Amino acid sequence: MAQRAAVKPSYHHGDLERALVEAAITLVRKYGPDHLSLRAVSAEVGVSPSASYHYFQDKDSLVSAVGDVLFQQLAEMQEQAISKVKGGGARGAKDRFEAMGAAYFKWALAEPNLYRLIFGGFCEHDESHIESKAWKLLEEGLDDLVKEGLITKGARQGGEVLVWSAVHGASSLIIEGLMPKNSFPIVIKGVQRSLGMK
Amino acid sequence: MAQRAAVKPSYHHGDLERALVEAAITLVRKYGPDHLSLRAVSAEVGVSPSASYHYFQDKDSLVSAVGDVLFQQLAEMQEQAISKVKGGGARGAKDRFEAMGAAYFKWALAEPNLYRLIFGGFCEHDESHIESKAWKLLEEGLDDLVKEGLITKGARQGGEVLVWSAVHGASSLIIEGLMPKNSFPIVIKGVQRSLGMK
DNA sequence: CGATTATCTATACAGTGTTCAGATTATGAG
DNA sequence: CTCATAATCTGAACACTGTATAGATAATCG
Repeated sequence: MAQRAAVKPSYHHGDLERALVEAAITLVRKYGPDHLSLRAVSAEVGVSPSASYHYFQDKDSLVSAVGDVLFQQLAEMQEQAISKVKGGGARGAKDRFEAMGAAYFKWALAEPNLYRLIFGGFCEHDESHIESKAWKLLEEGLDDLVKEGLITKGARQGGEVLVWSAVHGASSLIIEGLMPKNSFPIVIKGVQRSLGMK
Repeated sequence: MAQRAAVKPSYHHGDLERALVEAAITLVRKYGPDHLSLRAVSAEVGVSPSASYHYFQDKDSLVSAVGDVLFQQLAEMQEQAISKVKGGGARGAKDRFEAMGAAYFKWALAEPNLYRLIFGGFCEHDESHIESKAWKLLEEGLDDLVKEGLITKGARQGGEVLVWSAVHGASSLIIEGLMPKNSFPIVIKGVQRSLGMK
């Protein structure tokens, strides 16, 4: 028979765990977190449905693994957006702060099904929120605003929870069709007023 | 055989549509919006699985009906909380405004699975957000704040989207374990700062 | 009363998560 | 290199799911 070693040489897959997670992501992206089928994931990878049980206790466990990856990806998206902002000083700090929120919102709109998987109760976020990359980015962004004199130390108090709540809430409500898309900049303006910014 | 007319007299149920919705609510409340089974709903009502197809096109259609009911219930919860606030004037307006948000948050924490069903992409909210009861309550609350001189007309601009985003975002993140419970009052304070309240 | 219509049941089919015995292959000790 | 051992994956089976279809039951109205 023809040489097929380059495509799928072996009974053993080699990197099945990662492959399953990636296949699950593409399927969730298409059909939503509900409607995800373990069998479809297995078929996508080209493996038997039972194979996944060597890496994940059950379907929920795979979904949780997917959630961890996506949550990290979202934060990396934000980090990338921040790093693309040019210029320093007060203007830079404000631009980076806005870019962080805009990236979050953009990702949510572009990938509503992945967003729902992360924040819709499908997976358990084991790590404490304080240790998450998203949280640290938020802290750094707010610290920069203080450092550049754009907001006061007092207004910064509890800024993380307000900012994240507003940005996440707006994204979620807009995704579900309960708010018009153009509400987002209004929410951002409101957040900045709350922080006493500029 | 004994008289069972009082319990389940007939082949025909009489009010099956409502019964199905109610049964679905109790099951979603227990096991979450995913893990809802049409067959389990039917069994709960004491009817064949096929029976529901005379009232709902498919499972998603039933879920959407449940979503509509719950969304309405949430707004009624808020309305009830508002009406329980005693006293008028500026103090009353502020108390009602806070009661509205607190009721939303309380319901979300008490019924996370129902909350997820409403806001997690399981059902389609057909009615425009502007026509929803929740939105109207929010408008009235903000109008009252203006009328009582607690916020300015300018600060009121776009207040609905900021308030709802912040309250919903905080509720959602807290439910999913991404924020500590005690963040909620901090978010409310932030919203009031944004509105220039008091 | 009898025919018509609304309502519900029974059965069947394809697809789901999950388990378990066994087949296949990689690994490492001798 | 050889071969036992361990890691990895398959196949078949089970109970369960949503849904379509044909038929049974009962309410309604002429």
